Amino acid sequence: MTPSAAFMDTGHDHDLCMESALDRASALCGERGVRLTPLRRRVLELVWVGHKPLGAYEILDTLKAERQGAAPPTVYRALDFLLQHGLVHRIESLNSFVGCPDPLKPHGGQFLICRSCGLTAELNDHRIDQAIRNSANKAGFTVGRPMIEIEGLCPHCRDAGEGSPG
Amino acid sequence: MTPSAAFMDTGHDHDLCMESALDRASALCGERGVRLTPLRRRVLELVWVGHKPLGAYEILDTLKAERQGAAPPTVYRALDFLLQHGLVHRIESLNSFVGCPDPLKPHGGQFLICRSCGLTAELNDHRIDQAIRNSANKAGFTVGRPMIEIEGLCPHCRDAGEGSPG
DNA sequence: GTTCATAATGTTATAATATAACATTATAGT
DNA sequence: ACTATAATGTTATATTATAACATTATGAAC
Repeated sequence: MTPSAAFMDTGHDHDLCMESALDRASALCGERGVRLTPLRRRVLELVWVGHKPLGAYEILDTLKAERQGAAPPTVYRALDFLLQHGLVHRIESLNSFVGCPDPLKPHGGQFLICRSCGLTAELNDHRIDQAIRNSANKAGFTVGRPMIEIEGLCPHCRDAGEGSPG
Repeated sequence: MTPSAAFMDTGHDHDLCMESALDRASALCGERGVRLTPLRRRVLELVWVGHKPLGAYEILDTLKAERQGAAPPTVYRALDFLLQHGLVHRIESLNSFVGCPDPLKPHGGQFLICRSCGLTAELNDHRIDQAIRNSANKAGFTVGRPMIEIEGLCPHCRDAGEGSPG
């Protein structure tokens, strides 16, 4: 799987996808000398259960069934760690979290978010980034983290005619 | 003031800026046959007090001093109306609201947000939009509203050396 | 392997943001 | 004035996130 493989059609082996994400996380933490504890690893796993952003309290619900006394700080602290190391992204428009397929270099995210099924794909298009930097620089603005969240319809939902259900 | 006049330096007449925003709002509502009630107008005014996004509860605090019994729904309903008509934007990364200088045609926002002073400018760069659409289309994704929130440093704070205070 | 400093997690409480549900009042059209 | 609808008032609560302090686990030094 390439990081930019958006909206995988047939043949997306998600078990493999998730396993490799966890392996990458483990390696990255090893290199950085930080600890991917069982709790952090489990939270990362839960985030990677799908390519659909998960809310902190959804994660918490699952954790509660597994550890006695799991509480909001349990999950928020794990998420903070994962965010810091680029292992997950926060989707601001959904107050939710999604796994990052390419945690090595820090980047603001470029996300395609399906309004119908919730499936979310991360882009990393240098030309979008470039267009943003050009425009920002013209305004004298120094770009830190560009955050791009594009609401719309994924190919499957579009083909299924999921215009604006209701 | 042009809509894309980001980070106005000297000579930004904000009273005029705000007044003209309110006039545009009034005209727009008139054309659309919807009512810019005193409450809605007041909330819009408060949002336009500065070019810095305002939280709903900040607005509420001010309203409370002016109307007895102002409560969260008071401000959220006014904001919903203003959002629907493109008169304000929601800044997702700040859970805050900012006036839209160009409410006529609906658009996802492109925002430059200064991490130091909070000043926020709206872009409307067609090339950013185009780059996004190109990239999204390649993934088979139908773009709805692109949301772009760029955290960084405005010219003033950059020149004042506000790197990462602390 | 004990001691110590630090990191991680547990635990309780609460802050900040947002909406639901129903009552009342204002407005526009008749 | 009457009525339908829109807008606002009011109370309660849901959702998301953090503060503050206690406890436990881990790794480094000895």
